[in-house]
Amino acid sequence: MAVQVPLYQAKAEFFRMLGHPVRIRVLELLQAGPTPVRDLLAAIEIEPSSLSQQLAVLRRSGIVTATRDGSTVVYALAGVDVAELMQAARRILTGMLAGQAGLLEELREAETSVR
Amino acid sequence: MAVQVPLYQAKAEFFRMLGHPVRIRVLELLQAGPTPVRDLLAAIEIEPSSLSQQLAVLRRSGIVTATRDGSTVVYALAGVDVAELMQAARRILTGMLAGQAGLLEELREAETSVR
DNA sequence: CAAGAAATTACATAATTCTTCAATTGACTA
DNA sequence: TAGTCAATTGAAGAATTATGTAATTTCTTG
Repeated sequence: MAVQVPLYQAKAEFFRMLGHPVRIRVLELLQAGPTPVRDLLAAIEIEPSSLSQQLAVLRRSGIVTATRDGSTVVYALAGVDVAELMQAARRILTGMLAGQAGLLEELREAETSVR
Repeated sequence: MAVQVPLYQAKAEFFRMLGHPVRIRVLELLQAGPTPVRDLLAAIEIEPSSLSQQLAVLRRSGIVTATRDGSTVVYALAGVDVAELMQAARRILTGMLAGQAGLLEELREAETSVR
């Protein structure tokens, strides 16, 4: 029944789903708990329709759920612990940026020593 | 000097960089240690030039390094621990897939009970 | 019911990213 | 040096994704 998708492809799709600044911010905001669209909109400066588009991407991927409460819609993480992932990403990023800073320094030294 | 990029945008770029099956496979292969392009090419079924394109993406992002050794080029992780990240991703993915399986089951039940 | 707010959808356009083929570079060897 | 293998680069077209405007849907309230 289940269409067999190679794990590396599922992973790639998952990471691609994360690959947008607005989607990242939404996931970070949702870590504080279920949040109505109105609040997301207030926290992220963006057109309502653009936010909806990005929320739709998150919804389709299954990482968040949306429930209607009267005239507002509340989003929440779909019982998933995103914190760990974001931590890992931050660690790697800072490591990489440090590496690049080191490289920059090397380049600067090279420049000053050559000219 | 350093152009200030919001963290959430850096994260988004980082995840986008991961969002391709070939790039995921390369990173997974490199976890076993530095690997010549030839071996990557043997492990991943793909045109050499396509692999090069994806390797270039990884290089530009700074997550891998390439060093030439004679006529072969060897790639390696740029001193970064990717394992942790992949683990986190796998955990979340399995959680999400389990959730979707649960949903599928619900749908099936609903279907059989309605018709 | 009419008007208005909250959120989503439709759709067109712009921008990115993928893929493939041809050309190129660097290194080795007959 | 000519030829060849390994790998990369360039560039064009296809495909996917993002963005903004307008139209819709769903609910609430006078």
